[in-house]
Amino acid sequence: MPYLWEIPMGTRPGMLVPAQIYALEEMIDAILNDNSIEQLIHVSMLPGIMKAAMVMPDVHQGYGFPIGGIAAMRWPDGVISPGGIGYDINCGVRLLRSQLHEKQISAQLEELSVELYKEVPSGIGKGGQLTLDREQLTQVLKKGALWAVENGYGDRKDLQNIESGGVLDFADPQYVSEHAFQRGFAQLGTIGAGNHFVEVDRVEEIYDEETARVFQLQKGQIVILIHTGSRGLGHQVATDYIRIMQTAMSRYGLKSPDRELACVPFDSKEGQEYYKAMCAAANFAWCNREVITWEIRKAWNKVFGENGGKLDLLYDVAHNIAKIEEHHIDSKIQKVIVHRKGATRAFGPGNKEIPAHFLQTGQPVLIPGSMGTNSYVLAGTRGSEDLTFGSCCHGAGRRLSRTAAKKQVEAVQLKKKLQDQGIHIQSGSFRGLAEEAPIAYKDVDLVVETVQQAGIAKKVAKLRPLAVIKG
DNA sequence: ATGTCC
Repeated sequence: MPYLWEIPMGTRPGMLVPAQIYALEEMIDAILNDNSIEQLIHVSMLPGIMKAAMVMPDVHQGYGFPIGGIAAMRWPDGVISPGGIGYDINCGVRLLRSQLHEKQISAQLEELSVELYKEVPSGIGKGGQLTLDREQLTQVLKKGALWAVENGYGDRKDLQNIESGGVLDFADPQYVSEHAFQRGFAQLGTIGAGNHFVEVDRVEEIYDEETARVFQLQKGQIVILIHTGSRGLGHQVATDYIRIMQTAMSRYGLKSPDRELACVPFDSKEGQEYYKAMCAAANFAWCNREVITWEIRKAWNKVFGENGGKLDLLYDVAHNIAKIEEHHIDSKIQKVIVHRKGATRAFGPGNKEIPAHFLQTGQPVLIPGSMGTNSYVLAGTRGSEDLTFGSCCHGAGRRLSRTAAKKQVEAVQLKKKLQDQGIHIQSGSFRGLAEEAPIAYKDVDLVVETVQQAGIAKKVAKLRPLAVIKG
């Protein structure tokens, strides 16, 4: 079955590389239904882009650049574009592995959801359990997840199971605006709203026994999935630098086909300042997911006490970020600025950037489904390094806009329907529920099937939701 | 995604 479609370079004036769409044929109609392929063609025109502009099967329209998009620019003179990273800098996913089986928690599942909802603050604009002062937030921006560990809100063992160790050293808080600081002081340890969640899952199916053994996953086991990012702080960094680049780009002789797709050369003053601020926001997000993990462990211990065992971190991935990486291009190793917007790094066996204990299997790749549908644990492959700059999909991918979803979905009925399927929903907003209804998303099973067939990731386990905590 | 418009 075909899974890769290419729009040749000459199709439109200004294209510097071909545009590639990874999707099974039955997904194509939905993909052509919004503006995402037009946006992909715009990306193929960005100065310094290498090989191809790519989208994953979960692609949908985003701000300037499609969500589910990947673009690698020549280092150091190719462009960096905040639209290619997204407003939620280092939005990402982490998976905590419990030592309990579903039958050991089923009687207390509702109690657990309530405790998780109490312990992990959620909702738009909501503050958290900690309020940082300026010096503390500056340290969070520099140190990422390590700050949580050093201050009693994390576990040192977690650090080796976070992409990039949970910190980007290029971060420099002096390029994060006062406004962004103000939005960040009270938001550490909060999940936010939209599609962000904490989810209790059961391991439903194992596809690859050997990899599952290394990942320490088995059928029936309870795991917890966390999906959130850098909250208002990262959003403000993106807003600030999109505005700066919109006026700066003409000074570098750059013209964009879309005002939303602002960019500047990576090695320019504005490019360097944005990158340092982006790394700081990414560090905030990794610290945020570490503090949320601490909150979840508190709730877990409260409910299960001594019988609860430990919640270990399998892995933490970023899916809205730019990374400086080396890749094989035109049969030589070249340094590139890889933009992943709604795309997950999926490095394969033997890659030196992943933890040693995953060297034989490839890194864990975490793919959340929509609310009430399955999620997946995949493993990265060498195929992704050959084809997609070591990247794959990030989730189900929106099919309907938030507005369209609200028109079609009645939240009270939706909640009841999910309850009937055995899924507890703990949410502060009915409107948010309607926007995140499964009908608003593509079929995650098809998304995962595509990346598996394309050889850019392989299936390890399927997860089924039992309880969802969201804003 | 987001104090969903300074």
